[in-house]
Amino acid sequence: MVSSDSMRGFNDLIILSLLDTEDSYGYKLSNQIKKISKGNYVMKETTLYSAFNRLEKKNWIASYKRDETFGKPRTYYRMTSLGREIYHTKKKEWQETQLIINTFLENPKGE
Amino acid sequence: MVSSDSMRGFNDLIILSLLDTEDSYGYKLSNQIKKISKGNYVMKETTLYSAFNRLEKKNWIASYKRDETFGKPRTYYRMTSLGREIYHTKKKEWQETQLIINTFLENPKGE
DNA sequence: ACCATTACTCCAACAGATACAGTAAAAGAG
DNA sequence: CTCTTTTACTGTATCTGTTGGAGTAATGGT
Repeated sequence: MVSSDSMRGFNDLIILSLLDTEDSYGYKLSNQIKKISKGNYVMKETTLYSAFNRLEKKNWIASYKRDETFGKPRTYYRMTSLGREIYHTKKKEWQETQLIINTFLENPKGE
Repeated sequence: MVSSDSMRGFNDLIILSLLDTEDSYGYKLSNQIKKISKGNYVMKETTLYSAFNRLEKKNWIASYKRDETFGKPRTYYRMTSLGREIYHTKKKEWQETQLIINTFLENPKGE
């Protein structure tokens, strides 16, 4: 299990990575995150839904309602084109973050 | 340049990694972080010094004053044995964090 | 004598995460 | 056909770590 402190900076990246594949909604994403991380990361519901609101305000994602033939009506989210750009930027930043932190761990003196 | 949002969860890890090599103090660590990250990450002074206080309260590090033969007197920090344990735990957690996030980026469906 | 660098401290504000509580429709179990 | 569980959320108050901005003061260099 990783702490939410470790993941904090990357919740947006995770959400965008999942919405890159297909439009989705809170409950489903929540379960996907659990499954994909093999139970090692659980994004709290309040974290997830507040992230949706935050990202929608920034216009990285957009919501729409869809009445299902079965199940409760859900609020779906899709990535916007701006969101797609941000997603690519954030992926690159993640690569850089890894490099930086690994440098500290492997070669603390920077030599 | 990486954003502080990305690094937020790992400031403690970075500080501990540097103190693992040798005792140090704020101003020096700050410059080391800049140098080691090749200018791609700058930890703000207020972030660094408040981290020192936080980690000292948790007993992960301990401070002592040392009068220098030259330069201003500084507050040095050393890692405690508890800090060393935490450091190892956090290193492992970092490895796990990398695995999890890379899974989302490489294989979003989790198949 | 003056300015840059070194080495900090303090405080108010902010953003994102969390705990905790609550709502309500739909599906499944007896 | 009722009861429980699952699905799908919302609201609010609080916490933690980071930030911006200001300020202090000793030391080193020109």
